[in-house]
Amino acid sequence: MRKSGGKKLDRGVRDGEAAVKPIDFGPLATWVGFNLRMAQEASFAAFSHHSAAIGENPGRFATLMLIARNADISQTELSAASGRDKSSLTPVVEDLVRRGLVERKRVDSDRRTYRLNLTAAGRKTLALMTRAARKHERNLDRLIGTRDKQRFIAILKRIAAEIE
Amino acid sequence: MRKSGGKKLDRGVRDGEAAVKPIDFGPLATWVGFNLRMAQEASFAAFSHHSAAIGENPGRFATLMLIARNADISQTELSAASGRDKSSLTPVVEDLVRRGLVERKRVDSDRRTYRLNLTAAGRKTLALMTRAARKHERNLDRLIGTRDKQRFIAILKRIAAEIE
DNA sequence: TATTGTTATACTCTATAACTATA
DNA sequence: TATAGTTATAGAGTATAACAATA
Repeated sequence: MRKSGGKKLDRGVRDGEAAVKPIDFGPLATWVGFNLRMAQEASFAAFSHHSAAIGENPGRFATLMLIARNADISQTELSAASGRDKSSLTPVVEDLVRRGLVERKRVDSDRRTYRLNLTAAGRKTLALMTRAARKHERNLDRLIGTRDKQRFIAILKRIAAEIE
Repeated sequence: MRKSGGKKLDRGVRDGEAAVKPIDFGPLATWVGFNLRMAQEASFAAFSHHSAAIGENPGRFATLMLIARNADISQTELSAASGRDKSSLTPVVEDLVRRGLVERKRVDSDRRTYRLNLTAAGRKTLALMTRAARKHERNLDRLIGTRDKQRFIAILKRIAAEIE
């Protein structure tokens, strides 16, 4: 029940703050889907900010991690693992190779495929991003609370795996 | 410590299923940020599917709801409410007006601004989307469980509001 | 015939900066 | 000078379809 002003928009409530008409979000405010999206956007933006400090794009993080943990992975396997079409991965891998973070080798037994691996520079970048991610995780942990964390993640995993 | 096959990729494990090399997600698997993103993508894709059945775009839903619940809202207010730049909203509003879902009126007291409101068709579409959203929410509820739901949403709201 | 990866192309969503018309 | 909304433009991320090389 927020009220604060007179008949006009409540301007100048506090010094220097822009006037903001209180917005009614209706049922959105209590829906999981909407709040999931808001939380994800905020979390992503925060991690984006941390990544930018390293000169990296947050979208590259999962790709680097998947290549690091799955030596000799092919582009098709990588695209399946990240749930994107292989054609979407072409420019991403190309960018990582161009910047010397990922190495691509033709496979002799099947000359259509590549094997992807991190270079030393790629491992370095991944380490930096991992450190940023851990810091971000600690921030999230504070908001979630240790008591609820495991259950919170379990629910997220259920949603990712089972929502139809 | 998952192992399952011989020397080659385990192909043909079950009839007709594509061979999938088990992927190691490393620390991603246990991080909130990553699981938040996966859950949000899955939830959004599911709602997208429901919206498509109505011939609508899920991205329009929040916009319609905000206009419905905040009569005479201006485009600048709407852009602030949805956390996007006003220039991003121009094509969205234009599309809604063109399709007869939203009505735009010039304001006499300040002829720079518009007042946005839903038309009857807009209200109809919003009602259809709301019904789809409720169904989607019921699916999410099943995965979350009544016991944890309030706490789950509270955490999402905290992340959206406070993550830095 | 089927698969791997690339190319051509297109669509959505977003932003910044410069603009117009009003204030 | 400042604000509301538009336009021009660009970039990221995604997809489908057609293709060349290889299997």
